[in-house]
Amino acid sequence: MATNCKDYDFLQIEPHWQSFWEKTKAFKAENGSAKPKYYVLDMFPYPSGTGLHIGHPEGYTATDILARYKRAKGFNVLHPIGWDAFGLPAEQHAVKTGTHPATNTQNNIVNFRRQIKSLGFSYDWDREVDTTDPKYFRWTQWIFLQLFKQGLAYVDERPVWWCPELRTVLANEEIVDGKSEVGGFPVERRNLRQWVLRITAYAEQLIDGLKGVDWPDSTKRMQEAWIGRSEGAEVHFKLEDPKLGDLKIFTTRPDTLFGCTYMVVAPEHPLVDALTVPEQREAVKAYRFKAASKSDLERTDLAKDKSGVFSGSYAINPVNGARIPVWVADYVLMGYGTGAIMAVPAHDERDWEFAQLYNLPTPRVIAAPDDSDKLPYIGDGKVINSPGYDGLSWPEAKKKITADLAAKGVAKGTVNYKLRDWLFSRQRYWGEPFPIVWVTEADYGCAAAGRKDLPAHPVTFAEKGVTHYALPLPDAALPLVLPAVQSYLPSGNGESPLAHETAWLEIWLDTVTGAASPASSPKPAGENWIRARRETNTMPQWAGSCWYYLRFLDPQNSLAFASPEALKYWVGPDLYVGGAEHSVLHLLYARFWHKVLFDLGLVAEPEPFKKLFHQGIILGEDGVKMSKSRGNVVNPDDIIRGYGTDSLRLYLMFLGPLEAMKPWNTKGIEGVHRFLKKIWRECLTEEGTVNPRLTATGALAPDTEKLLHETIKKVGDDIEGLRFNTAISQMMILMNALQKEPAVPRAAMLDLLCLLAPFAPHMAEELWARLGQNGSIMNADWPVFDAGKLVATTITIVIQVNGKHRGDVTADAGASEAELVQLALANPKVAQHIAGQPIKRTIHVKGRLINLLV
RNA sequence: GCCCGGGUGGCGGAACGGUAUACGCAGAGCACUUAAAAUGCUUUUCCCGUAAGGGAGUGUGGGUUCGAGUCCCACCCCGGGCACCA
Repeated sequence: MATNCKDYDFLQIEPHWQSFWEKTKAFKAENGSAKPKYYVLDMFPYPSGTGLHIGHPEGYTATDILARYKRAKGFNVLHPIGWDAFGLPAEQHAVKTGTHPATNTQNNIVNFRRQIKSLGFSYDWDREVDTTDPKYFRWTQWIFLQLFKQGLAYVDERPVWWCPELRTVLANEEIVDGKSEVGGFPVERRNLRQWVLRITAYAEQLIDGLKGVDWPDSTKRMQEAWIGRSEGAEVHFKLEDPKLGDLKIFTTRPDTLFGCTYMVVAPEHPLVDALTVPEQREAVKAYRFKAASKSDLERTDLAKDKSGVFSGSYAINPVNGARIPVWVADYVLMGYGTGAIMAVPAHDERDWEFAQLYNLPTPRVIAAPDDSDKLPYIGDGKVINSPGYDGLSWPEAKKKITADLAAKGVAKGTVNYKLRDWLFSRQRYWGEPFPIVWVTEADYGCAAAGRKDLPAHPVTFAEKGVTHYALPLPDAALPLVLPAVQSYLPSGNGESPLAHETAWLEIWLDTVTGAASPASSPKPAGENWIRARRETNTMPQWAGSCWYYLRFLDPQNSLAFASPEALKYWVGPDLYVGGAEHSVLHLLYARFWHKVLFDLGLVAEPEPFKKLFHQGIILGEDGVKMSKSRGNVVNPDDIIRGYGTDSLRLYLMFLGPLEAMKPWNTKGIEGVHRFLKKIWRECLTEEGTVNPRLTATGALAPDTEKLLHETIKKVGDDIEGLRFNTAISQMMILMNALQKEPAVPRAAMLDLLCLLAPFAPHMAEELWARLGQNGSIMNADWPVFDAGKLVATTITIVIQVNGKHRGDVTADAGASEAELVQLALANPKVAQHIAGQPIKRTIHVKGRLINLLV
């Protein structure tokens, strides 16, 4: 079964075993097996045109080691892979070349699959998924419909980047220095009709759920900050002109209300026009215009320079009746809170800066504990200058003021989130089409009559005085596939290229069967046909990756995204490994979808990813991020050709802690490659026959025997703890010791091969077979260490005098403290440092050291 | 500015509060070889010393402790993320 190469010919060995695994389906995961299950998941890659980056095999090797280790420990392991294949680059390629993005995507997938297979990962290839496959995205569309039916999807005008020159919407990453990446044309914000998902409805659950998961703290904190929960109050300020009604603000510090000397509304605030008095009209108009034309970049550049303009109107402070001016300023954002604030310059840095600039009063209402009078003061303290509340701590005052104002009906305690609803549509071709059509109110009414699964409130959109109703396609119409198009260029009016495909777009729809017929042909016979226009937006790339971990459980299922049995058996990933760049978006979106599915009773657990780990970035040899432009990119194909996959895998893991950011070093791979060659030579002679040093019987020297058992223990522990670098160095230590033995029992070498197998599986298979073992090493049990062998009979004890290392003694493991002290005193160097002084105290750390204090 | 990580030999990095620098790379020397490669052996934190030995040493300064790379306080530097969030 093995090859018969004489020396370590990895170019022959590795493909040999890869095809062996493939033929025997060695890594097939069984749904419903009686064995305990273990599901270890990688973040599936976007198959880019440039091929695999060295960072991919880093994380993938880590999970592969775990998968192989768990199999050896008797688990039924699910270790799958697939392709997150919708996305911008394929679309850009299509625009440039005119070839269908699917063609380009499939080419890239073929290349990625070849590269990943050449790394020998133990994926169950029968479960491969591709988000662009209609059999897959049928369920992406289906899940979207569940959200839609729950009232979690709606349509709204949202600003996007628009390039007038290219007549297209641009993604953030297509804009460089405020210009379009292609052509360098100016871009502007423009409102377009967009699908939005109500992720904010899950804000509280998304924060709560973080408590129970085993994730890096930094990632949890990042998500928490992103959701940005803050408790405060919504306070209504009466405007002086009663016609204008109230100005609502959100504040986290109602305790500072007496310090409020002015108010600010965002330039986009709907009340700005009404608030502006005639004398200020010109100034406000100019200011709004300026603010609107600012790009995000300019805004952040100007972060420190506050600016604003007085509206001319006044509001009344509800706590003391004070008349305070209302300003318009762009340091207040329409997207957070109510788009208006009460300004308390004495206790807020931004308000302070603004008040200094425009000479607004800054009365102090919180005293510093040290009585310092420095302003602005942000810290804790007692409330002052606030009649009725003086002397309270600020949290007490916050509660009391909110309650008092609430009693008057002008405030209520509220919770605010930074999290915004998720903009879920793209004006692109290469994405999942929305399974939605737009119909008239009357047709919606007819279609809805018999259905109980529509949202409580219809999703509508008004355009040129006509209200369109969003009608979901029946399940029978899924998947809704992309039509062929003449051009991948956007329509020019902000819609996707799909807007040109009239025959696909404008249809007669049978609302029961989902059948469609072009609107240009006569209306088909039958009761359920209505006139409809398809949605031209497509879903963002995130959609497919929001639930792929569930599809792996049952990837061929055509009746459900996964069967209840499969969901019950596997539940979800036990370990999820991927880059920290997904700390927020992907991991938050997927959690959101999962929670919706959980609320619908479709999945068993409220959180999708129990345990998460981020692999670090591998830097170029120059210590800088790898990039084409720097020419420091390492191509895995080259390394495999030069050293083999086993060496590459071993080196990636040996480089340093998995989570650390670490530079690549081509010289370094020599080290692990030598280690593998050393094992080869220990097993086989130059003729490729079994090395006579390996004996059928016989024992190792006691120290080496102990080291073997220590190594079995440490490698297992380290794999479980994802500390692969130290596992490898331990195997190197064992190998160095075996090499120095006069002879090595075959059994000991086989144990080492089993330990090595998850790391360097091809070599392990080859040597396992060449040493005469039957079957694949993948079916061998993980070695068991003998705890009794870990205990040393003699130990070396460090002797310290006054905490300084002065020598060491070898003693019987059971030696008492008194015996050890005797031995220590007998040591000439120790005696020299004690110099006859009396010993005041002895500290004995069992098995480690004796510290003598004189 | 805020929030996270980090600062250990020439380099990547080890080190339950208990011998700092495991393992690997790189360097030096030796053996094998006609030679080279490969391989094996020895050696390499710094300072003083021929040596034996002694002293210093984990970014800086303090502290806790019999004992600190590890715990606490302050500071410096590097990396990453977020940023007018009321």
